Amino acid sequence: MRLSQRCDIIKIMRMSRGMNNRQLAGLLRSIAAAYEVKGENKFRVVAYETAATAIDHSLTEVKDLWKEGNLKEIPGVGSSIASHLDELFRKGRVTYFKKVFKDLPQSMFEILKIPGIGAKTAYKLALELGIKEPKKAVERLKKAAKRGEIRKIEGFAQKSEKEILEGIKELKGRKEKMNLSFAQELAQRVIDYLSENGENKDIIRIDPLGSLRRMKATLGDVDLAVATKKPQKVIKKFTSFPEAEKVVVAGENTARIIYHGRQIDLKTMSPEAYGALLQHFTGSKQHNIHLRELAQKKGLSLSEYGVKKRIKGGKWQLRKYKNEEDFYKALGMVWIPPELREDRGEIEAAQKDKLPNLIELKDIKGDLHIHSDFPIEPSHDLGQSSIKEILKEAKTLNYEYIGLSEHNPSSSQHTKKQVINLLKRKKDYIDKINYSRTNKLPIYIFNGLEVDIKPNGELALPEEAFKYLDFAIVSIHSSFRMSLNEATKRTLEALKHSRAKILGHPTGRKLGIREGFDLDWEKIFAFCRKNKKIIEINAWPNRLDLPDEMVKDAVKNGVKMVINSDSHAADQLSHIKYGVAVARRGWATKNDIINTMSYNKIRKILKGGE
DNA sequence: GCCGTTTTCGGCCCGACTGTTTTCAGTCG
Repeated sequence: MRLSQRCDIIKIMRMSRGMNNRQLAGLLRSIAAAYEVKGENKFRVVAYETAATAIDHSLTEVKDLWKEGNLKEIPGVGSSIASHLDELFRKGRVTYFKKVFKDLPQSMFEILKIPGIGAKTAYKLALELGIKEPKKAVERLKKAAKRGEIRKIEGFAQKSEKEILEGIKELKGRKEKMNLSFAQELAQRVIDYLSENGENKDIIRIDPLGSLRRMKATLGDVDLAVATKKPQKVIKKFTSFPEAEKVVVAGENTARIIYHGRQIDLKTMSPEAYGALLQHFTGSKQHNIHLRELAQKKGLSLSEYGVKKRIKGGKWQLRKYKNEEDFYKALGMVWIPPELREDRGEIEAAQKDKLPNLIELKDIKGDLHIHSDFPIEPSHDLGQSSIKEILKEAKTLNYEYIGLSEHNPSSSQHTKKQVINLLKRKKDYIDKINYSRTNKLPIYIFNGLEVDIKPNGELALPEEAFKYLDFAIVSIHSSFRMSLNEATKRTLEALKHSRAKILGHPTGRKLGIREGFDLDWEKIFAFCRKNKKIIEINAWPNRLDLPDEMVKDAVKNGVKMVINSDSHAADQLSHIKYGVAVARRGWATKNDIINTMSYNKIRKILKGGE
């Protein structure tokens, strides 16, 4: 991910005034690479990389921070980098950066994108092969490798050529990140194979690691940990996975294979030290760096093996940890749930034992965004399962209630009267089920609807039709390209309707397909809190919308949310777990999420204002 | 170049793996 963000520097400098965070981060990483080649102080190199990462992770556009004079709020951006960025935004160029890039072939930054090639190698290759044109750099390198020209360069040999060719292939076939649900599926298959469904005696424990364990919405690769006394046997079994396309590396305790075109890493550790391994490779990187810095101040050193303490004679003594709880305790803090480990304040909170009591899947008492197959003739996709099938599934999830929220009947193909009749029919049908239910059938059905927000902020449903609903989820499904002000106005206008209780998939993002649209979230959140509107956390695996960092903002702003599956078939109700993961990553507790409430309480919220 | 409940100077996270080397540099996570 890191490398692919590096763009053509000249182009970037030209468009700098409109640069987004990704491009800025790429520019700073290129500076770091240039410094590395020039043998600059390595801490200066690291400083630029740190600043780049911080910008990548920044929730606010750096350009906006600049406008407000708050560039230094970004951790890792000090007075020097801040002044360079200031010049960049003002003049569209940085004299000092130009000087840094001087004498370096532009092409090296293209070659740098190839996995396995770092700054020094890229520079050496560009120079020795006389590659100047950035656009043709990778192609020319490929040809040189094929012709055996690279092995002639000092420090390179036949294997280097092979590695470069493989790297180029990987660069070209580089896939978009995968969704959490897909990654979980891949991981589960490997886990089932390795553990022989729990029968493999060599495996004492097996866990996901990395962003999978942290439940990030999208992931680049899958990491797994195994506690074992026989690492070689486990590694052997792993690298013999029959469905693997390739074994990339196989060491004594770790290995990497390619499966479904995805990198799967395995790390093994003895059970006595498993806690440290789990902690170390769960990350995130930023979280770990922060922890190690803290440890260092206490004279400790952290690694995947445990905590090292300096003893007499300058020697180190290693202390191992079976579990993560003891590891964190040794650092003077309580255990931190993996979903929080992003260095967003969780370490400080853990030191004070002030971590939020995160919502759990078992807290969910219902799902308010389910599309049934009731023939409501919607403007877009109708659900595939009957209400009966949905109720059955809801029961296995121990729900107290569900909300049937199909799309509104299409307004272009129906008269007002027809729309009203359709809603009447649905209400009658639901009333009948609710009315006929005995005390033994405890799931109550709310009669909802997902209503389109038109570009002007009106709702795509005749006013008279609303009285047949318990509540409406209002969502944007069209005209995604609007200015921030227009889109904000549009959304607020829609939320003003007394029956509009929930803002559905608020940013409209589709992972790997389109970015969410920009709204003035401060305004939206303030409106929602004041008017008791609910923001949805849509658990559909390629939406996961609100995004977790915005959930954190919503929590901070006292805005209530609801976690919904947006199911279009009964077996999708279980997707709710991904929404819970998003909520947890956003520091949400049970109190922040309304569908943790009992039926009687949520009823007042949904049907309030009648 | 950044940063500060032992610091405004003097530190700066840790280790595996690989290839090309005879002890290490580069890359990666």
